[in-house]
Amino acid sequence: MSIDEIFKRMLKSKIFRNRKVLMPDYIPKELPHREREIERIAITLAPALRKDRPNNLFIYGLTGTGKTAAVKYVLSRLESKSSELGANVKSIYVNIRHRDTPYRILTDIATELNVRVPFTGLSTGEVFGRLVSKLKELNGIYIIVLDEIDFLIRKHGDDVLYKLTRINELLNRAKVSIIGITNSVKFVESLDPRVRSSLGEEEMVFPPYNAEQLKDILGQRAKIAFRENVLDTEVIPLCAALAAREHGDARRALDLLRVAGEIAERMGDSKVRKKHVMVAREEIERDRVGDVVRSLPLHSKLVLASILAASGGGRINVTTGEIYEWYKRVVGIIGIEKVTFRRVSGIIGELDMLGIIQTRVISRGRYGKTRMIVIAADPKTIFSSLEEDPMLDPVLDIVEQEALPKDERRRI
DNA sequence: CCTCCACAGGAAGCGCAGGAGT
DNA sequence: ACTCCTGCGCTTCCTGTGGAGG
Repeated sequence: MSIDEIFKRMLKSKIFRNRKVLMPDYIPKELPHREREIERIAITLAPALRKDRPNNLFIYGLTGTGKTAAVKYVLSRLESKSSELGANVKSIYVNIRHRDTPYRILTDIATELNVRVPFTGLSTGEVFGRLVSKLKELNGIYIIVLDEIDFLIRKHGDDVLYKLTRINELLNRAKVSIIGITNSVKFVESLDPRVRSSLGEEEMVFPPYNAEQLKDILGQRAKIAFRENVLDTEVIPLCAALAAREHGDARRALDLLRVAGEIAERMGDSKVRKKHVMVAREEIERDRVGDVVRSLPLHSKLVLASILAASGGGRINVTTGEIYEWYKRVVGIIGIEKVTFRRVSGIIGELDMLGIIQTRVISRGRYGKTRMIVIAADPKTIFSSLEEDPMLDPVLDIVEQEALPKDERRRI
């Protein structure tokens, strides 16, 4: 197929009418099953229209429960209403997962306010100072949304949050409200009580969607996204059911539907069918694992290779100690300095958080306390992603021997 | 009931790279 | 050219702990 043909095919898609509405950053005109939450956010933020500072708001809920969408939705309505009324309300949205240092967050906020700051070189205090002096000149209500704040707290503590929640004391006319969004409920406990109480002037919980609700969401978007009658009847229920199993994640459900459509299109099929969804599921997972593994630093890759070897390709559980033994051997083969046990333990923790492996702390009594480690992603995908790093060449042969003995084809 | 293993995981801090400001 | 800043991957040192075996 020539490039021109590919482009031509894409332009007159047989499947999609408007693929954009299935993208994760699309904010639909209506958010089914979030009416109550939207109402509460609106009630909380409404005082901004009277030029009063809205209470800070703290929102919890698992990924894909519509937190971000609901907040953005209310904010865009609020902003258009306020410009209608001549009130000065501005919102600033920062996603902390991608900008996870105090410095970057502050520069992002500053940039939104047209304060020019270099992306490195200054102290965080200096950036904060510039931010404050800019805000001092300004008038109006500023609503700062900090999405996925748990990423910040985990690595850098709540210092910035504390400063931000107290920023109003330094201002005269402008007023700042903060909306914090987090996926993990547990993290709230680790907050400084002062931050917690000021950030949580209002609190809300977004419950996960169930399969029925996911079906509604998918149905609503599918009407716009797909051409008529291209979806097999089972497709939406299947996407909904698969995502409901993974804690009711609407983003997951939409991804599945979109990728299934893309696959159907790629295969030249005129309809999206069940089998496309199943392929989509594997493809999404493979991409995710591949991206994560590829971007790992060298020693993390080596530890991962060691886990692969020690566990026989994920068939048996292994302990941190066993992995370290393997790791030392692997490092010896390539002839580089080894890192400490403590570091390897840390790396194992990081791999766990990334969902590549799963760990569980257990006690074997007399024989000590340790972590039991299982590979959580597809070992073959991990292996082939590791293969892309030429540094690992000398060790992967041995890893492969351990990981895939005798019968070559292995599926979970 | 107590011990003691094999680690977990917190705290502090170090050396380096990358970038500003002067 | 020099100083100062941050993030990162890492080391060092540390205290804490569930439960099998004595």
